[in-house]
Amino acid sequence: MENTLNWDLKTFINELTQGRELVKQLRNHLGLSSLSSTGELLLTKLLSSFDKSLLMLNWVKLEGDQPQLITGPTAVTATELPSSVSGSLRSDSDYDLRDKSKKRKILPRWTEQVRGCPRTGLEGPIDDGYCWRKYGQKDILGAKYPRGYYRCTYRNVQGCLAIKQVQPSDKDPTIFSVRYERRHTCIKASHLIPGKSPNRQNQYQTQKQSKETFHNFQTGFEVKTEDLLDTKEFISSSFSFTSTSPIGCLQKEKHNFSSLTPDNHFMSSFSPPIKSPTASESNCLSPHRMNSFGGQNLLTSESDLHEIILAGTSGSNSPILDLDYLGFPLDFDSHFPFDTSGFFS
DNA sequence: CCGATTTGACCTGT
DNA sequence: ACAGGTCAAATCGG
Repeated sequence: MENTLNWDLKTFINELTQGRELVKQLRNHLGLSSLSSTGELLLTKLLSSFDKSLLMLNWVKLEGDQPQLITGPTAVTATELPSSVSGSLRSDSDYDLRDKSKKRKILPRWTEQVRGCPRTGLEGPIDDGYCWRKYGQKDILGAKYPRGYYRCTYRNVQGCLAIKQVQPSDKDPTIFSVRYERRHTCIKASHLIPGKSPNRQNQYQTQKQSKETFHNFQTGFEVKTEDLLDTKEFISSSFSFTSTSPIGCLQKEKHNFSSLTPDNHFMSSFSPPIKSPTASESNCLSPHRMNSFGGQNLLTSESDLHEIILAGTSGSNSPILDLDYLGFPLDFDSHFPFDTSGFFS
């Protein structure tokens, strides 16, 4: 059964990969100079769609006991998963914390240490690419600062059950311990289509976000990613931003890791929130925000970073990691919540 | 007006 | 009983 599924998925991925390569070839064939901006945009979006689809499939099941994701911007270190979980990242639907008749199931959970910028302080550093809604705050015994509880804004709309807890460090309130639980299954469709008017909610969040992001980009930030299970493959990466440009022009500015297309933000749609806890703001992406560093957890060295930048700027204008870099795994977890709604519409 | 945040109350697990 | 987690009414703000 599972073998059949994997075979189908392999075929699926092969088709996607082939389609992606064909698009690249088409673009090379046509030549960038002969392409209108609309044509280039369409091709870029086409590439992005393939990449998105491929990236979504990047959850893997290891042969061994410890479930983890080998690579890909969706890489999440499934910390605190016991070996009894037989090598699978469970889907969110497997969990029902309110079902008292069952033992508490193990959630995909990981914790990160994130440093905000000094000026934002307790208000939190920059967003992490997701839309969070605060639903509670609690004083924690022995902790100097209260812990904030956030859930995905799209919880009701799309049933996305991702949550996070943000707690400032006792010693340095600009450093946050962010615990994430459950992966995002939400699709921010309106954000994936540049030019499409965001709904009211997104509008609100986008406006708010833009201001905050601008501020944060001005002040710079640093991210420290840690994993509870000491997964060494996820290094602590820091990015410095010194941009003073308006949000809409960020991609023109000089950044260490910049995105190249208007819809690059999709990366964060499928990557673990890895940059910040964002204490009190909603974190929706602006369609033109230079935002995503999805996949930074994957970097194992500075050269890797360069490789990714090159992958996004040379052979392809796609902002996404080159699939060669990703080293696509072809073994999948059948429990993976493969929600493709909104991607093939 | 509507969505986000705040915050006290309530629920749940230990 | 207590601490952590969640709910939901009140409040805020664009």
